[in-house]
Amino acid sequence: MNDRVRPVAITLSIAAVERDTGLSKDTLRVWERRYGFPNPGRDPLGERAYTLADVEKLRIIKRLLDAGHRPGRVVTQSLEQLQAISEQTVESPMRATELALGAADLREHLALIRSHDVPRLRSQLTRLLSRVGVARFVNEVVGPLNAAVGDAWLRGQLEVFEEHLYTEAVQVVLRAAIASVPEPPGADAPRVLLTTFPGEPHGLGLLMAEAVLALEGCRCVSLGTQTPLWDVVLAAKALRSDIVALSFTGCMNPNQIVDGLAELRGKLQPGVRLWAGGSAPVLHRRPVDGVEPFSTLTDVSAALRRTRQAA
Amino acid sequence: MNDRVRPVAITLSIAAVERDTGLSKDTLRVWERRYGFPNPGRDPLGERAYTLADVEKLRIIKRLLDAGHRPGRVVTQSLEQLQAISEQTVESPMRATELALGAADLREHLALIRSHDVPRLRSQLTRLLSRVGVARFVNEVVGPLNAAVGDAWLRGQLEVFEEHLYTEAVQVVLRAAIASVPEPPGADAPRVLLTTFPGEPHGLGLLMAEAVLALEGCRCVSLGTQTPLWDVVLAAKALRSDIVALSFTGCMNPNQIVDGLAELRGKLQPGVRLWAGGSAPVLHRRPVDGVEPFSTLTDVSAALRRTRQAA
DNA sequence: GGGGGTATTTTGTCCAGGACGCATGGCCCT
DNA sequence: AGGGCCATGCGTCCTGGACAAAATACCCCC
Repeated sequence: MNDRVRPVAITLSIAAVERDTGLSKDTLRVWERRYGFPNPGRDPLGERAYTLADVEKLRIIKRLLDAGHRPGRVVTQSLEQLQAISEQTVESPMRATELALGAADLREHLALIRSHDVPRLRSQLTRLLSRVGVARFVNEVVGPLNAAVGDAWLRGQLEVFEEHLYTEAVQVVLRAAIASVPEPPGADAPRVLLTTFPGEPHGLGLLMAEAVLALEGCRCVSLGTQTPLWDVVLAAKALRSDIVALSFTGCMNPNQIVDGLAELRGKLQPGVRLWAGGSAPVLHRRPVDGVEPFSTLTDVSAALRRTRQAA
Repeated sequence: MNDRVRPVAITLSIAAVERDTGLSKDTLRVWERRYGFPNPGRDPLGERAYTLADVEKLRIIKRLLDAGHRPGRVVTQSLEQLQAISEQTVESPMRATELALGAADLREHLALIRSHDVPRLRSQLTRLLSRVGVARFVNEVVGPLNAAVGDAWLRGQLEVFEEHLYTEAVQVVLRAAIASVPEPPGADAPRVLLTTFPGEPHGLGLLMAEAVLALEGCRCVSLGTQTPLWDVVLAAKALRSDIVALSFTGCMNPNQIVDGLAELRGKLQPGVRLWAGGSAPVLHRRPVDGVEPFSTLTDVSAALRRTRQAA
C-alpha cells in the first residue's frame, strides 16, 4: 500500500512544459535566470523537472501576458497576487452579451458539460442552432461559450477532458450545419481556403468561419489544421482561391504568427486576399501589411458583403 | 529597376526553417556541426540564413527520416541521390488488397485527389460508402487509401496540402456516416471512449474506429486527439466507460506509446478494457500487459462480437 | 500641460560547444 | 540462423553570453 503512494510528485520536462504552456524553452530558461521563476527541481539526470503547480501558474501568467501585462511585472508575483490581477483585468472588451445566450444560459451549458451528458449537450446545441440560425449560433453561442469554457478551464473549474468533450460536441453540430448548406450555384462565388499554421492545433475557429462563409455563399475548402506555409501557397494556387483565411488562438507564438503572415503574404499572388482571425491578441496589436485582421465573424460577413457589392 | 532585382537571394531564419521543416533548431544546429549540412550563410547580424534550396532538401530528408532512414546516411547525400533513395523506398509491405477498392480504383482516387476537385472527391467517397456499407468502406476503402496516400506523399508524388484535402474529405464523409447511425437502445451497449495521446495529432483513425464501433452498437464518446493521460483516466471514470480505445500512427515516439499505455493501464480501473490500434508498428512488436492491440478494424468488430456473446 | 524626440530598460531569441541517455546496428559467439 | 553485447549514432538538454526590437521613461521646448 505504501509503495502505491509515491513520495515524488510527478514532474514535467522542459519540452512538455513548452508544449503545455506555449512558452519556448529559451523563454523558460531565461525567466528562471532573470526572475527566479519558474525554479524547477532537477531529475536524476540533472534536467529541469517542473511541477504541475509550476505549469498551472505559468498558464495564468501566459494569459495575463496575452492580456497585455509585462513579464517583469507578473512573473515574480505570487499565485494569489496573480489571481487578484486576473480578476481585475478585463480580458477583452467583452461587452455584456445580451444575445442569444444570456449569462444564465451560459452557466447552464457549463453545468451540462460538467455533467458529461454528451447526447444531451449535443441536442441542446442543435436546438439552439435551429432556433437562432447558423450565423447567430456561431457568433452568439459558440463564441461566448468558447470564451467561458477557456476561462473556466483556466480557473480550474473544468477538466481538460471536459473541454475536449465540449469541443467535440460543437464540432459535430457545426459540421452538420455546414453539410446542410447547399453548394452555391453561381460561378462568381468567392473561393475561400481555410487552414491554420503549423503550431496551431485548434480547428474550431476554422469550422466556425467555414459555417459563416458557406452561409454567405462562398465555396469553402478547408485544409484542416497545421498546413505548412508553402503548402498554403500551393493550395491557393491549385484551387484558384480568392481568399485565404487563417485562424489563430493564443497558444501560438506571436512572432511566429506575424512572421508567418508576412512571409505568406509575400509568397501569395497579390490578387489573393489574406484574412486572419481568432483570439490571438497579436493580430490587432501588430498589423501586417496586406493582411486583414478580424476580431469577430460578424466582421467577416460584413467584409464579404462589401466585397461582393463592389464586384 | 536595378534595385528591384536583389543580388542576394531571399533567406530564412532558423526559426522559419524549424516551422517549415519540422526539424528543431537544436537538430538543425547539430546537423550543421556533425554533417556539415545544412551550411547556411550568415546575415549581417551573424545569424544563420538558410536558402530556399536548403529548405527544399531538408524537407526531402525529413520525409526519408519519417520513412525509417537514418540521418547519418541521408543528411550527407546530394540532392540527386536523395531523389534516387526516395523512389526506391517502399513504406510498408502493402498487401495487394483485392477488395472493394481494386488497384485501378485506387489509382483513380489518387488522380482525383491530385485534380483538387473536392466536391467530386467527396461525392465519389460518399457513393462508395453507400454502395458497400460503413464497415467495408472503412476497412477496404479508407484503410488502403490512407496507405496509398501516405506512400504517394513519401515518394513526392503528392503535396502535403493534397493529403490535407484528402483527409478533410474522408473526415466529412465519415462524420456524416457516424451521425446517421442511431443511438443504440439497450442499456447494455458497451461504452467506448476514444482518443489519442498527446503527441499524436492524427484523428482519422479515431473516426474510422468510431464509425465501426457505432455500427456494432456501442455508445461512443470521442475526446478528439491529444488528451493528457490523466484526463483519459478521469474521463473513463466520469463516463463509466467499458472500453478505452486509443489510436496511434508512426509519428509518435515508440517509447512514449509503450510507456503511456503501461501507465494508463495502471491508472485505469482493472475492469476497463484498453484497446490500441493504428499503424504504429510498435504496437505489435512490444505488447503491453493488459493492453489489447489491433491491426485492423475488422479485428475490432470481431473482438466486440466475441465480448458481447460472452456477456 | 501636452507633444515629440531621445535615452534606457525590458525581453525574446540566437549562438557556441559540451554532455548524456537511449535505441539501433553490427559483431561475435553459440 | 538466432541471441546477447558493445559501440556508435542521434536528439535533446545544459550553461552563459550577446544583441535587436519593442516598450517605457525621460526631457525639453512650445
